[in-house]
Amino acid sequence: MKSYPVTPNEAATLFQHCADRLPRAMPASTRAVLSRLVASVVEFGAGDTLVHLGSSFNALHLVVDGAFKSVMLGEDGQQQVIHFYWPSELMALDAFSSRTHATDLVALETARVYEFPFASIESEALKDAAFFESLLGFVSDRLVEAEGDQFMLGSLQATQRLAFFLTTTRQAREHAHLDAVVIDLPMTRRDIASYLGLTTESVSRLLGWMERQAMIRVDRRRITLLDANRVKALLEDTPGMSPLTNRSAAMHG
Amino acid sequence: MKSYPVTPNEAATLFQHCADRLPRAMPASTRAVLSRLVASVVEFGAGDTLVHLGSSFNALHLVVDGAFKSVMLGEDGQQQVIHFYWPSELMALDAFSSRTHATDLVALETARVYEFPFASIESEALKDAAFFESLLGFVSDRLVEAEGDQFMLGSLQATQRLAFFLTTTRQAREHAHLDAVVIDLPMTRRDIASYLGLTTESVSRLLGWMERQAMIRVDRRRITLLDANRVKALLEDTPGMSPLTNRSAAMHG
DNA sequence: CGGTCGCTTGATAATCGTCAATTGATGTGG
DNA sequence: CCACATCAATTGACGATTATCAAGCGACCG
Repeated sequence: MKSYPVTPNEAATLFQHCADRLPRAMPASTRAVLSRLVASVVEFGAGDTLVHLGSSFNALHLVVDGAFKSVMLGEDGQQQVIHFYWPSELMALDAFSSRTHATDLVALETARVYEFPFASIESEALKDAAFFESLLGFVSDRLVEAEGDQFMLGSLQATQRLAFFLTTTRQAREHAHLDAVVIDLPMTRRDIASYLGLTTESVSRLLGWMERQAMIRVDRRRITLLDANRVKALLEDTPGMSPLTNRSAAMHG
Repeated sequence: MKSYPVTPNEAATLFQHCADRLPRAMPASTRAVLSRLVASVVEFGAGDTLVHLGSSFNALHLVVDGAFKSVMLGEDGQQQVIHFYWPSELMALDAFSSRTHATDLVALETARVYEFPFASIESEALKDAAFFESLLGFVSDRLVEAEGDQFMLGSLQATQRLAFFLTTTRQAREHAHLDAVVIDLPMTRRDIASYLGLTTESVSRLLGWMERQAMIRVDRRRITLLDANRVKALLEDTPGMSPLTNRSAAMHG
């Protein structure tokens, strides 16, 4: 992990680049304001970790390239993947909190982020009402996402959970202007399983089943969405017999 | 559901009462500032709903008396309880979000809330840095809670989930200055089960098991925490054989 | 007093996890 | 450059956890 402070000569191009990467949901003028607050650029190798105990973070992080996972560590050594971050998403929105908690941010592949110190963020927000509203909106958006994950974990079956993952991943990649059909996943099956509250074996079997249904193609970490609508439709279906039940291939007629 | 705008003559006492109810985490001066933004008092009967489609909410809601649940509705008619709100908690922190989503707030019993219009909240936050930080902190705190729920749903077994519920409920009631030993639950088993991603039957059996372990006493909706430490300890344990497995009573010696 | 609803308890079954073995990819040291 | 180790992923057989189905009981309400 290497951190580079922003130098005066690169500032102009960097700000422009940053403004382009900020979420579209933000008005252009506000993106311009935020861009000028970039204090440093940080580069990560796969597996590099940004630890985040209590509120030791002191900056927001915009993903520019690559992807991250946030991981919560249980008392017992259990790990739970909470969220995957794609380019143009902001990380550490939960670090405004005063209460202690433990989530790490781990780069899933070579990655680069821009850092915005909380101090400049806050002083700017006090001056600029539109910026302030955007900021509040981002934290609130992230909360809505987390509540959506709660719904997924509490109410959906394994098949639907994987459909949820594929669908939200597709959307995230669209927002990031990445290919939303041919998806080279940056995370392992284990990461996906942890996020979905399943095991790697279940994820593997469900991917195989979806491939047999001709909804997707699976080639190691490359997933091709052959019929994204049918994948999404799995979410609304009343689930029939679980694809994890063996006897699927036993029938022939 | 009845809504009363704040009238000039009651204002003084109401502001004081409100300041007392705001979370301790907030500095006293900030609580005083926020108190003056109360625009109305709303009273709910059990089952009354505050619907919350898209960002149609236009106010934060402080629970003064009673309790609420927030419920997310799936495409399919599925319901998932996302969170329980106790007195001195703020509701609708996710309504700053621009994106559409569907969570309802439902009163679990007779309840009363104070309303703070977003407009006054935001204009005040722009003037007062401490207030601004508190506000951001609340949304962020709520996000940390939601991530904790994700951990619970994704990584914990049924017994541990119920222990989690009892433990966090105890803490919430302490913050609300309610009895943290003898707990009269305002929600049904079905609500608890939905929140924990289980069925009512499982919740019922697990409560019975904990009672047989002399950790709690159960009398309909009244739960007495006989040994809160042992309940909490369930969270750190490597779970042995599930209490939901029948043959527990078969042993004697 | 009858009906509904919340809760409990038991018997059975489905989903998904565990255990185990195999393959292929990646990386390392000789 | 190849043997070797390691790890990710897949697949199969089996089993545990928890859901489902069913019945009964008590509380509350009209």
